[in-house]
Amino acid sequence: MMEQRAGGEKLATRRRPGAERLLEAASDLFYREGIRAVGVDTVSERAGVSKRTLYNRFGGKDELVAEYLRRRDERWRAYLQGVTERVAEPREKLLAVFGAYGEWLVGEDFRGCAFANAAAEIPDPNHPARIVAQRHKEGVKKHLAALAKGAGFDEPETLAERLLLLLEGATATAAMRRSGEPLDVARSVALELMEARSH
Amino acid sequence: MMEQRAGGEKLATRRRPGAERLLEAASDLFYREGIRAVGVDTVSERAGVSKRTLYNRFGGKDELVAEYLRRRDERWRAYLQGVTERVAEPREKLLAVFGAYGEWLVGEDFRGCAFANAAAEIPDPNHPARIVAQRHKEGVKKHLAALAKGAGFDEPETLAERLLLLLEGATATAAMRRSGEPLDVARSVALELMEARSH
DNA sequence: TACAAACTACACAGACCTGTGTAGTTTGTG
DNA sequence: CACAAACTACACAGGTCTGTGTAGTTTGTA
Repeated sequence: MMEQRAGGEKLATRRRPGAERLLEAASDLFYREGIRAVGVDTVSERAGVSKRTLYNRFGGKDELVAEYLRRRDERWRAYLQGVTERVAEPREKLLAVFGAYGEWLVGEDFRGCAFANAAAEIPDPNHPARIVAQRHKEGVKKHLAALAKGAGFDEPETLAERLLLLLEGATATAAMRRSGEPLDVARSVALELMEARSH
Repeated sequence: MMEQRAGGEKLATRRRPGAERLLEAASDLFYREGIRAVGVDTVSERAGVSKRTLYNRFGGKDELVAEYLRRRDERWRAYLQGVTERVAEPREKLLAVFGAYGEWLVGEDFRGCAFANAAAEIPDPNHPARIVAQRHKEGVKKHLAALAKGAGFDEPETLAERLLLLLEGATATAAMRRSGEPLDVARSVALELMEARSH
């Protein structure tokens, strides 16, 4: 048996343990096609891993979905961290966040915010994926608040809340009309808000 | 046959033709539980109408979904129209839009923006429902632009675009964390934007 | 009363879904 | 080499989904 165990190609992919490959496949499929639209058979097949392994590693689809979002959250936060660290001027750091979102949502494969999409697809607010989604937004907001504080703004929390709203609005609108323009609008409003507080 | 054709209760509901009852059931179910999560059997059963009628009237689920959104679009636009008409002061009309959204998203049965949710659930941007969703947002924006123009703002289109962004951000955020607070944030930013242009 | 349109119940096709049970195979490590 | 952990293939249960085919019934109207 084991009909595909000979080729050298398999040796390369085989090195990555099953869970890793499953998460990669799930990430791509869930984001592009939707969570409900993709079955566990499709995920495991794409990962080149048996469905049994998926269930042994993740327990079920719900947890796989939550893991997919957890990983996406981690990566986005790390990316944002890197981007803002590379900018010296404190106020520019905040604008760099808008730059990061801007690059993301003009991409070919942009399909809206994965966390918002998950919330839209999953009505149950106690679903593990919903909780990850909520945490993600809180995380971004905290990052914004830290940057706002670093830039010396009064009431950095308030500014962060407002900037987050702009990012959310731009992301949702960009997803709706498949355009990068909403982010320019958001950025210009952000600039106006910041300037109004520059004293 | 016709096991439930005797009671007077049926006579009352029977009066409404099938398509109407189907749309009502679809509206409620699709919004609350999600489009993919609800099957045509469930819709027709809830409507008290045979599945065959659903297919004879709408051709298929896709068109039923599009109709569901078309009707929601119509009703929301009419509601917004009514709300803003009842306000005399031109500038207050714009704020009344925020008031309307505010009342909506603090409701018990709020489950996010039906159009954004549909876009999240349906990856195909050419799906009839996606086109309805896009048109809906354009319609709201046009309404905002008309109000902004009526209030005498320079560049009413630009202001409308910005206000729409705020509404979208507030709706998305409210759906994520199940709270009405984001709309207050959006409203206060809107006010700030308008005051900055009051000259 | 005749007739057409709208509706009904119901069975079915064919596909998909999540999840489990099982027996056997590969693989890394002591 | 021995052994445990991780993996495999595969069949299956029990459900769901969209959509169709059909024969018969109700209902409003001419």
